[in-house]
Amino acid sequence: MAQDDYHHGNLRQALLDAGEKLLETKGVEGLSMRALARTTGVSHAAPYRHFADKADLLAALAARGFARLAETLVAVAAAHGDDPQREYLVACRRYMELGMDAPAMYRLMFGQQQPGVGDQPELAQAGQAAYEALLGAMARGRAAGTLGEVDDEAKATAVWSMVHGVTELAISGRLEPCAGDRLEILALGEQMCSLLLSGLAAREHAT
Amino acid sequence: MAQDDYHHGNLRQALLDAGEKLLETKGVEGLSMRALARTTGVSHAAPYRHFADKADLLAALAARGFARLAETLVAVAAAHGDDPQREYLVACRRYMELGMDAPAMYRLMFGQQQPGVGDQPELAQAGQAAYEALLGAMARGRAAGTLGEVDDEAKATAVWSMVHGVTELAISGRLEPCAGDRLEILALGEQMCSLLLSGLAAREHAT
DNA sequence: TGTACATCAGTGAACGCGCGTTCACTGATGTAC
DNA sequence: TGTACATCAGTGAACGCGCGTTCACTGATGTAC
Repeated sequence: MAQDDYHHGNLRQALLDAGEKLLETKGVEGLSMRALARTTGVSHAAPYRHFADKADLLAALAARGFARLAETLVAVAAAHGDDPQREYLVACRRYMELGMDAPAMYRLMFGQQQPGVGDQPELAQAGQAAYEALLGAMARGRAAGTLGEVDDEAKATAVWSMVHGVTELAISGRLEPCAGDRLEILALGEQMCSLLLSGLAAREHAT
Repeated sequence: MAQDDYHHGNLRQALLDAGEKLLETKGVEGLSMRALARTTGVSHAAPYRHFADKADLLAALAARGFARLAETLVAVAAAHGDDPQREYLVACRRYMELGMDAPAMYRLMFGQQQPGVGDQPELAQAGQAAYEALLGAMARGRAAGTLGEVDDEAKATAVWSMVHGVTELAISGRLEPCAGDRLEILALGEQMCSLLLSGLAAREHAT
């Protein structure tokens, strides 16, 4: 990367790092170009050397989030690919942890409209990678007979919906009536995903 | 309500109406106290007669959203309470429709931290009403034997997670690869909820 | 029924603020000869 | 190896803007006598 080792020495990465931190400490509303420059110790015009505008910066941040998600899912597959049911449950857990550890980032990733083909190619690609990791897990589950016969795309959508919904509810504190601390919430989430697994395994589902 | 029929004749309601409209046309970022006053045809200080500050206004809007959700679920229960499986599927559909028809409102409702006990009592109460409507449906399902033996709270959480997740994904356009138009998305969502139903009905779920 | 008064919803000017973005600059780095 | 030059990352002043909120006011409404 040609623009990496200039004056500051990697300002682009430093800005993204600071951006993530700012996101979690101050929320999205607190993440301004000026605050970002301030916490990075750089003039407020400097970020414009690396990002066209604020939307571009936010997209780059979200892309980082998706890349991390994809990495996580791939790592789980590598560790438990031989046991699809276990892979499924561990992946659900990791997914929830990722969201709960960085809720503002998680919301940034899913809060915007999915990017179209032309704009934000980096973001679109990172999101696609995460989705493909998920699809892979579904295919392995089908091959092993753990995940029933519904087609992979539908299974992926169902699983994603469930784990996404649980994560969002956890983030907004709406699971607290049922589960107090982080561990309990994760266990509850796993139970939810497990309930869905029963549905996926069962052949005779309604409609 | 004493403050309803003053000079303007119901400015509070008019502001909330305009707020909902503004929310959907301009997004949350576009919903400012000043824009709100402007579109309502009133001076920018007038809203402060009816809402302490912006947070108060947003809470009142979200409360409206939850009230509408609760109403919807209650109406579905009234129409299909005798057939819990049908009630379940119709409720899921109505829930998704509500979110997809007013995505910015939906995000406002679930985007904030769940309000604590003291602050925003109106909002907390409206949210509680919606949740109780959901719990009621679960209890009827258990009574009828359609919804298995998992305890009602866990079932409610699972169902809520699924339908919430599907709705969020639909709103952000992430279901489009699988389902093009609104009707297809709703059908897909119903299929997801139905898959979960199989899991709830099955006794032998993992973990 | 008529007048005096209190209430209070809505006005408009004013406050201070932080924001996104531009632009002419400066100074460190790397390259050509 | 030494000098001249081009590149371009980062600076700092400046722009215009819309925002949330306050405050002294005004004028319509409703009430007491």
